Amino acid sequence: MRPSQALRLWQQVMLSQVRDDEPDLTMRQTAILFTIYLDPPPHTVRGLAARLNVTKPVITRALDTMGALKLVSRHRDELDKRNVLIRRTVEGALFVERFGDGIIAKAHELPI
Amino acid sequence: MRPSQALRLWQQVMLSQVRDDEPDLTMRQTAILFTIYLDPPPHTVRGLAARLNVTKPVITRALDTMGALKLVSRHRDELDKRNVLIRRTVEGALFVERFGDGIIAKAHELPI
DNA sequence: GGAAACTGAAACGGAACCGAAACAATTTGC
DNA sequence: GCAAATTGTTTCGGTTCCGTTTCAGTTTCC
Repeated sequence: MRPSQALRLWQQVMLSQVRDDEPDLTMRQTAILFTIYLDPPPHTVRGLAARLNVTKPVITRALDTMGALKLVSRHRDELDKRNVLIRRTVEGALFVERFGDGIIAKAHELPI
Repeated sequence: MRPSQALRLWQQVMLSQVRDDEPDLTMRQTAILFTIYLDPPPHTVRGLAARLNVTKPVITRALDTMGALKLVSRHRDELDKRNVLIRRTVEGALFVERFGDGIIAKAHELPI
């Protein structure tokens, strides 16, 4: 794949995200969501903040938003009750899966 | 490319965007920027709004923001002075080009 | 026990964004 | 010439996000 094709693919996926009437996730929210679903658990607020190089409140608020959308869920760590473990949800897994399928679909539509 | 690889690639590119300390573009701003640089000109506020299925003020505000970042520039259409023509800039072209190169670089780092 | 360290969340003020509506400037149609 | 239509911008009230700071709960280390 060449850069120009990659850019065209990126544009198409971005456009499909913007066009649909669901509220757009921010770049940070998307990065957090994908990290939760692609990197091996367990995921904590602190760990995500370090991975993304952002402050902890950024993670907390993004989890608030995505939790309301049922894309992730939070649970206290029973072994160390200071920790919050972020878990995947069925809805979130579906969202991410559809996103992946969307990328592939757009890739197939690309001009040569 | 399979969906899982596409998702991993998307995550890596998102992470690199979030990690660097430059201010993140929103999903909409990115879609607008890429459309300006990938679709053939001329580009107008109205045309971009229709292409992205958003209202005109969304375009105006995104152009304000990206104009301040020198990623795009605006000029009155001399033939029909109601129109504003959006033009590419050197900085914007570099930004988009680097973005494309970044995708390719991340793609090469992907696990098999 | 009790101080210190750590974790995630809440509070705060400021900035950016949103949709809808109102607006000024320009062109079109009669 | 002048009303109607078109274009991009601004304004309005409301929402969301931001970084910093502060806080409550928990664990660790003497």
